[in-house]
Amino acid sequence: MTDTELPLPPWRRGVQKRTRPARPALSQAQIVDAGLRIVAEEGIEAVSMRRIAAVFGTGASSLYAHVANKEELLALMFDRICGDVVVPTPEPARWQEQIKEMARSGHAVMTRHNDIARAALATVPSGPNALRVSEGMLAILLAGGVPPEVAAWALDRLFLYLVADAYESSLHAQAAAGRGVGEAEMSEAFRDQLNGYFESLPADRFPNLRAHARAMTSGRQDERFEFGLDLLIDGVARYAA
Amino acid sequence: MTDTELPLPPWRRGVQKRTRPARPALSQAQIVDAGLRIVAEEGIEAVSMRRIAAVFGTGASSLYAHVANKEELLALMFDRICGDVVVPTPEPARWQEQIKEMARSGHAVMTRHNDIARAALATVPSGPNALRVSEGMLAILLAGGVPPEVAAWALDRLFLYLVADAYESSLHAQAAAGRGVGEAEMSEAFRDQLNGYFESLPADRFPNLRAHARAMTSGRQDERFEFGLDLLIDGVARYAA
DNA sequence: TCTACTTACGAACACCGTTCGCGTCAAGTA
DNA sequence: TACTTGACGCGAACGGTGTTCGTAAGTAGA
Repeated sequence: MTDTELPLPPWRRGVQKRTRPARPALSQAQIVDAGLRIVAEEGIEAVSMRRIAAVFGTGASSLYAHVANKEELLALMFDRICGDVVVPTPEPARWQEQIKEMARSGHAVMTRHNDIARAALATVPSGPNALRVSEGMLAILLAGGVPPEVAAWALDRLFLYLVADAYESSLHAQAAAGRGVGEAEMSEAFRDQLNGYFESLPADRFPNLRAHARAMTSGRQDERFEFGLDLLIDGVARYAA
Repeated sequence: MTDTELPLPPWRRGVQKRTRPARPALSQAQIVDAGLRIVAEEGIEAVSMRRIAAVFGTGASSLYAHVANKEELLALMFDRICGDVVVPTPEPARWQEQIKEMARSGHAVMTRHNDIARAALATVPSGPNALRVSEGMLAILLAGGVPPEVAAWALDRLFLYLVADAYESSLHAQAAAGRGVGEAEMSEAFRDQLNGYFESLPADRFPNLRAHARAMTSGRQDERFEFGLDLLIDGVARYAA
């Protein structure tokens, strides 16, 4: 939650500070909070300037004094939740586990906020909190003996994987909620449906999908996430000193 | 491009076929083509029902006779381009290289169609062509001696990685095009900018990002894709017989 | 020729992001 | 204390979006 002044990324113009605030009824922080509440409750699609403004009983145009545009607002929202990611101090001996912990923490933070991950896919995360997370992961990788060039790229790939899976997960969760059903039962029902579909495929053209329908649909989302995480980190570990 | 009748996935209602077509001026195939042309030229954001209908000199409502809604249309568009992915016949000895070839082919197909990957992130790919790709990849993995449970999950993770990276790549390409600049020069300019930003960070809080700014921003997008692909497939290979 | 049925499509509904211009009100100055 | 200034608040409007509905139109079969 530490976000003392950092230099603004040069490709984001931000909103020029007024010299004197007239009436501080609205603030950027409040707007970001309201946006996060909406995204958590109704999903990223429900986040609109009008919807947020309605929370404060005003019109959409009032927000543009505190936020350049919607894209920047989404970036601010994403950076805010990055503040919730736990960043441990590096312990070289267990760097792999630490990286996994951070990945899980980041994943959890994102899924807790519904499908906000989509906002992260559309941006280069460069806010203060996102940088804190990047710095932390990089430190762990380097402490583990991973060469800097490899660590930098691994960071990039891990982030991509993290965000993509979080987004996919949130879509599944949303589909469940849309049917007014808990996620566990939902994935159960959907699994059966998908399973039946695979097994109904013509055997001549889809022998393998048919034969291994069970395997294709097995496992929970978080188990699959962990599986992919293992693949990536095992791969990175091969480069470690 | 083979798409003889498959059973419709049970969770997609589709549009119920009329018994007799009156005047076949419009067809689903034409609509999908028009959508693909627009997405390739102007990006997924530009794809709207009205925009597609305008190609045929009609209104948006005319499309709903051939397509259930926009979501289905996007899914159909994605499946169409899956038909362009090259699916080799398995050669067990070089299964890793074959998987990479398919991944590269899929990645190329998606980036060639701009940011259509976003449509794939929002759906479980289940069209005939997507299934053909899945079947092909699964066949290669199994031929390479990867256990079915691992192969099925690896397929899932590879697909996620593929699509996510293609989406990210397209966004970068789009940012370049938006500035009326070739992608190569753009990434060059952006790299310098990002590099400068990392180096301008306060050294006390971001020592590693600062010290390794060069590594953080090095490499082309396709090189990073390849790097992540290697990580994943090396990981999978550890499970192979 | 008449009827039944399916498609085409304009209009409308309820949204969206963003801009513009006007009214308001707090702070600085005389 | 009175006046001036200027940033903020915000209603209205612009040009979009996905989707639905009712109706017009046109073809196939009787």
